[in-house]
Amino acid sequence: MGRAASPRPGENQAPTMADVAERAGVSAMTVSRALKEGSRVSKATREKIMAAVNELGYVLDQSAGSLSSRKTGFVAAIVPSINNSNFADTARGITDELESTGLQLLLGYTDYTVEKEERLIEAMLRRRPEGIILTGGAHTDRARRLLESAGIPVVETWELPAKPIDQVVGFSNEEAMGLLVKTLARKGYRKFGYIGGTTSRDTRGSQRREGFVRAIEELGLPPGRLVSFGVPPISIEQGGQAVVSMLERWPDTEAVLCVSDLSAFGALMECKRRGMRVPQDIAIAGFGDYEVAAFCHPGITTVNVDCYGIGREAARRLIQLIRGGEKQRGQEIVLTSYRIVEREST
Amino acid sequence: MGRAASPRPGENQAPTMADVAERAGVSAMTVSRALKEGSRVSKATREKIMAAVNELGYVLDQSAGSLSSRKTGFVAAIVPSINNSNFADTARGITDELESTGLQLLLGYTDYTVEKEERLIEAMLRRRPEGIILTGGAHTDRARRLLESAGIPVVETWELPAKPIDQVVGFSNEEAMGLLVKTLARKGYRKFGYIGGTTSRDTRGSQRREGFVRAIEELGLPPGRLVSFGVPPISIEQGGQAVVSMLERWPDTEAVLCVSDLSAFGALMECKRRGMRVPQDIAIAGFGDYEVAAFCHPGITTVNVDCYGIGREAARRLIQLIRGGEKQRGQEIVLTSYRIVEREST
DNA sequence: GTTAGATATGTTATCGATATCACATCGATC
DNA sequence: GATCGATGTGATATCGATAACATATCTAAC
Repeated sequence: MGRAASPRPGENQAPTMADVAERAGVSAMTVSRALKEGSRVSKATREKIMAAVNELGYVLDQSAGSLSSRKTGFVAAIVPSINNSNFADTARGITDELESTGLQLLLGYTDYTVEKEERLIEAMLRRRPEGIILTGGAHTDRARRLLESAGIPVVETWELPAKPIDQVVGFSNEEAMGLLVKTLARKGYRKFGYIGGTTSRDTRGSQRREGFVRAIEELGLPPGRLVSFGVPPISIEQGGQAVVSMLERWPDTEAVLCVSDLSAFGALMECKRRGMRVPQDIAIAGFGDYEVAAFCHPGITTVNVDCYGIGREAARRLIQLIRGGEKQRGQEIVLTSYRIVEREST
Repeated sequence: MGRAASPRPGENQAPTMADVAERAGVSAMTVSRALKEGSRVSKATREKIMAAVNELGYVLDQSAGSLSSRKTGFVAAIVPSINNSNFADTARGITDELESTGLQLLLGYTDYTVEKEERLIEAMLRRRPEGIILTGGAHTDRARRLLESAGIPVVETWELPAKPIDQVVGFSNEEAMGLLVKTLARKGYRKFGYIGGTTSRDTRGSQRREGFVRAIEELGLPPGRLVSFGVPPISIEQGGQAVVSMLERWPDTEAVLCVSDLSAFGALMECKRRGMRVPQDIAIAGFGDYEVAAFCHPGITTVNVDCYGIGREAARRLIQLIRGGEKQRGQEIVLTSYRIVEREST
């Protein structure tokens, strides 16, 4: 419209491939090929085209291209929050793995709710991503349906969903927390407390709590003391408040395990503020092996999870499936590693 | 193609708007209107269409739509790293502000290099975002040219660039660090040290260092002791190593200011590990007011920056300019607030 | 010197939506 | 009851690229 009205097309509009083609004295198709790696265009032609591209300041329009080629070059990833270094690491793993492929990441945050996840999934599917990476296995029914009918590979991460949609790259949060309990029990601790958020929105948090309770039972220890505090994800500050309420109610607690290192760090700092000795008066452990846990004083015992590796592996599988086309293998589950890191806090 | 070969179109392919239209007994145009807010479609028609949409599991294809409407619904944002809670907060501010507008965020990381920024900018412009948010004012020449000829609003954040491209939402890192020096000088500290990264890749870091040096000069204090350690962004661990080298070289340093709270935290923990009293033996301050600075023990004096607000304000300006269309006002600079937060570490 | 096969380039027809204009219908107003 | 404006819907052209096929040119082999 604005273009048609103007006497000299392309005067004020952004240049198109046709403008470049005209300037270089070739067809649009040749320009398209010159701008795409791996297609054969003679050196002389390519140089003419590149010159025209630079003179006009042309930038390829991928939305037009992907409509035609039916490949958008997008991959979608949905994490609970990016303001959490564990998930930020996963996001970075995904980005790093995608970098060389030309695929671009669409990133979204759920704020730990499945409703927001559903909305995000729909918003992303409107962009026709070629694959999608999710965190966890809890989704609304509609979200599942949308994903199933999207016809693209799906990778669920960070958990082992009971009913996987497609691919899985994760670990058992329950087992990991159980291993932490057993490791500490071996050191002689018997009266355990657990600090986590108040709701089950954070499914990984719930799984860790279950793992805690189950391990205590299996070991035949006195029942674990559970403190729920704050809406997940719980902060450093809430970790501090939670440990206070734990100690008020059960002053003889010997070891407190926290749903994440952030709450553990909050608990640790609060104990120190109150003049308690860690681990002599109380032992504290976290989950996630955040940088802060390694370098605070005393260092916090925790469960190291390969956050970055989860992202990379999830993206790698997605790329394989996208590139592989028809010969997509069936559902597959990749277990990622975790390990207990013992530090001075226990 | 595959479609044309199949006898019943739309059998295995994802349904298109035409399929929905056929099923609902209306034209594609009416479907398009029904799926777009604020266009007038009769209630009865809309219901028929929505039913067809649900039965077919149809999801709008925005790449096709944006080609036609010449609006992609994308906004691009480029930050140095998302594994840094300050920038993650800014990213969240942007997302939150965009949420109600239907605009979607394309997020990228530069890893603190202008070369990667340039590549990212080009990759994002291929998606034809309607606006773009950058961190800082340092860009390659080509990046500047690309941005200028893109014809979209640009917001530079987190600094006050000497030569702004378009809009700015930020603050003077130099001034902020200067204010921190002055605040501590008023408390009686005279022998100051500064810990930062080794290169100028992190322009905000360099500006803070300059602010430090200049404030010391202005106050007529003994020359500041500068320790450069590690490639920016420097980590908690590197902060610890840096403070060691600071103390070896200048054992009488009274107050150490760090380029960020993470390095300050590392320095603090290292000092405590060595049995030093903070702030009696040495005072430590950081920059950024990360959560860890507030809740560690002792709390770290720092400069609070409105990271989240920077994101929100940048996005708000962008939205105004996008929506405003032609009546775009000229370049504007929005100063965001910062303030010294004094805690026990000084 | 002819021909097969590789290489380089052009032509045409889409991809799936929306802008735009045209048209039909309806109620209100005089 | 004729006219006008508001409202709802459809037909058509198009957004800017690329797939697929066609064609031209070149190289090497005999």
